[in-house]
Amino acid sequence: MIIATYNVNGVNGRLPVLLRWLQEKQPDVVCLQELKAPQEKFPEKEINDAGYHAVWHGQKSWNGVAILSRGSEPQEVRRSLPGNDEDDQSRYIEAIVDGILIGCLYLPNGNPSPGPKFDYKLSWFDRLHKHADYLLKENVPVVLAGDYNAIPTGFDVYKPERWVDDALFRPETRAAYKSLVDQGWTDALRHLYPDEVIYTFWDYFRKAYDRNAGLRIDHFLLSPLVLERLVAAGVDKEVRGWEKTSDHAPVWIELN
DNA sequence: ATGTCGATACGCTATCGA
Repeated sequence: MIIATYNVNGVNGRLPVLLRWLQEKQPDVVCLQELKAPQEKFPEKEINDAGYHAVWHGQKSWNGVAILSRGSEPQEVRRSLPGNDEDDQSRYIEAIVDGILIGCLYLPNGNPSPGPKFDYKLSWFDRLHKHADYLLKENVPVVLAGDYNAIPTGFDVYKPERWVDDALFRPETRAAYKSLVDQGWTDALRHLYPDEVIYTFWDYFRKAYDRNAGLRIDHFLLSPLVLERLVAAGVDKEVRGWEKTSDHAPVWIELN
């Protein structure tokens, strides 16, 4: 079983790339972020025609998350993160697929920092902590996948000294990511490849992909019952080199 | 400081967020 996460940066503008990748990869479950489409403009028909059921939470212009499944229909559990009824940004959706609870998240970018956007990021992280802790205590198989907008360590960015003041790498962000993992989660890619340089995002600016000037910000956090099924993981890096592509590449795990 | 995308609107050019 292959579960993937892909920040598409506009699901409609990215549709040809997304459909090509789905066809080639045939993942069983896909978490999408940055749909940049209102609820009614999600390309449901094209996704269905590609063989996938979908649940999604759209938003005009920005954000938006979805969970696709090739076999059974995803059973939606929630479409927002608990803890703030006034938060209307579409950044979290949760569904059960084949007995695994899938949380698809798009954590706030947080730039410029410091400032209100960074405060929002940290408060969102705090809500994620609480919800993730609740999920762990349920003792069910859980996958928290998505764009965390967090560079875990200096090893996960091509030139850490250039990112020290960025919201993706500030000490508060790294500390929030670490304390989340320390609840009892496993960062799947780092677990399987402790010594490899792994990137999932390359800026559109300055030929970042050609220079491999990347960041690792799209992550899979696994609960213990999923970890014991983990057999492989990777980044479909070549997709980042396609025409009209996203600035993120798809990331995946394989479970037995 | 720069650069490049996608989506949007008092829409063919500019702005915002990333």
